[in-house]
Amino acid sequence: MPSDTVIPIEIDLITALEDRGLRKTATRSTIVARIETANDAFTAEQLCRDLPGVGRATVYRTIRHLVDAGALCKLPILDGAPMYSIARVEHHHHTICSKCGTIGEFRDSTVERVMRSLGKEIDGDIVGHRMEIFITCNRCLGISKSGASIA
Amino acid sequence: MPSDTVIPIEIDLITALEDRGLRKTATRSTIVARIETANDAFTAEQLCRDLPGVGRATVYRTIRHLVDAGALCKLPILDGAPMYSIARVEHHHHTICSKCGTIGEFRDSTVERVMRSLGKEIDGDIVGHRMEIFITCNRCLGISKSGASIA
DNA sequence: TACGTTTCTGATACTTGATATCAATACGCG
DNA sequence: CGCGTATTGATATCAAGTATCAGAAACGTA
Repeated sequence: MPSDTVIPIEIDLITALEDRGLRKTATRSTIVARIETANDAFTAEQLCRDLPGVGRATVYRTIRHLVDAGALCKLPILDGAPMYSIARVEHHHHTICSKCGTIGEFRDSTVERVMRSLGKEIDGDIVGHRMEIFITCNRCLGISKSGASIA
Repeated sequence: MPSDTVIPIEIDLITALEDRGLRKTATRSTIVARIETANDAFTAEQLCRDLPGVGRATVYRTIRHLVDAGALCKLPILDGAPMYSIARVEHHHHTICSKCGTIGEFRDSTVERVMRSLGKEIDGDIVGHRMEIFITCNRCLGISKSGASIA
């Protein structure tokens, strides 16, 4: 039942930038449009490839701005270049398929509760946390265990 | 009471390499000695700097071998180059001071229990997990709140 | 111990991700 | 419209990490 708990809080990325005193430009709109239509996490290099008219420097700068604004979240990475996705939910964690690298999201209040109880054992003030669950996703399971319930 | 739960299982790193069919060489002994005397996590570049007689390629290769052998663990990173530390304990997580970047270790069975209960919500088979707690460490707290209980 | 095969080493060149520079351009307020 | 400031992007540069490959070292064997 609690499977579709991801609440898509649509953040207007351009607004997020403007709120930080940054100008609304054609280039930024292009980048942001590309990001907003992405369902999945992406790397900076992917954006560069998809937006050949836009300079690398600008892509990297814009991503940094969006992360600083809290509109993008820098995802855990298995290896290689960091990935980003729109920060749609208040606080969540990520699943990473160790076969195909696909990144998913989940939320669970238990994790947050554990964090609070952990406070006493930790040698300092907790300011945040991050959890990554490595999985073999259903699709990859379907591929290896040939004959499962995936198209 | 459960503060000193870190059990230092001394792993002989050279043995770990030999078990994988790799030769015992002077260079590897040098690298391993440096790693074994390190109390803290380190980066590949740090090793290169500390061992000027050893080639970069060899340092990087040896680290990879040790990680593959399970003798080193690749740590979560805040930003920049990945860090490594000796895999002393069976399973643990890391604290990262967001001021000074110092990495610490902790274990807590609650986290493992949560993982198990999380299984049903996750869209695949869980094969592992990783948790990072971002803190302001006591030392940094002592520096900012001048007059605290740290030397 | 000497030998030969195999592995290892490290200087170098290269790849890739990301940042710095800076002249030309675009924004947006008055 | 026109000006000051922010933005852009080609390019150079930086940094982490890998590929290459000739020479050196390990180690089983005799």
